[in-house]
Amino acid sequence: MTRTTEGEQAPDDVLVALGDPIRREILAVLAREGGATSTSLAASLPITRQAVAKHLAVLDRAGLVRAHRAGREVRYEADLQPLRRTTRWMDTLATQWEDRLNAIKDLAEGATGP
Amino acid sequence: MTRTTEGEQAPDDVLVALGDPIRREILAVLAREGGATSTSLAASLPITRQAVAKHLAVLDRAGLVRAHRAGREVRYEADLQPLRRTTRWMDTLATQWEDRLNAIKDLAEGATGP
DNA sequence: CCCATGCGCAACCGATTGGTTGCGCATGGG
DNA sequence: CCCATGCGCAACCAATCGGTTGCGCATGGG
Repeated sequence: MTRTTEGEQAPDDVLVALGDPIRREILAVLAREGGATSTSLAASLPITRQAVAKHLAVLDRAGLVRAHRAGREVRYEADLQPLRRTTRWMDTLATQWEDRLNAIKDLAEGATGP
Repeated sequence: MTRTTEGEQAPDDVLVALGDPIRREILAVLAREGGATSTSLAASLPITRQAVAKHLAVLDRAGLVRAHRAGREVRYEADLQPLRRTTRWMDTLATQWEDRLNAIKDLAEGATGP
């Protein structure tokens, strides 16, 4: 463990993947439609199929989508599990840090007198 | 509203800021120590003061730190409020998307017979 | 007072990112 | 069967990122 995360390792890939608005839009479409191909996604986005494919690769590395080959199509579906993990990680971290900051503030008040 | 976020706008800057491990480390130090300067941070990190300053600028744009000038030092403190907002945003989004995916799955099961 | 300390700005650098075009290959429907 | 469709790979491009070095300015403690 790294002392700053207390057992939960930071989900870099998910944060990076979610940092791009077009990747969030792709995830949104995948959730709304229940799945899509790079070609169909490119049709409703302002970028080419190849660019979409690269974004899908990023989302795949983050575990946020999974690809299923169906004939000559490759259908992508959203997997929200890493998102849930990241939410919990972030919540835990925020709480730890807040606790620490509150402890410091209490110490400061005690030192200068209430 | 953008239809995908339902009133909560996506905190791009926070996600991007949190996507970098060294920026998380800086936040961790700030929370642990209650504050620090770019110089003191650089002392405990494998990068130069100027590099730290750039990271602090990113964190500042995300609202995750605030700078206070004290004499010739500039002290940075962590502000976890945007982190909390982002956590809630992410949680809401995950729930919406999960609901949508479950609805789709239910429809599929209904169509092919239970 | 004056100099060490701390900061900001700017230029520069290599690597990565986000996008494009172009091409070749597989595959399944008319 | 064969060709339109869908995908993957590769090269290329500009812009951004993360980092460095170098310099100049303010400031406050000995």
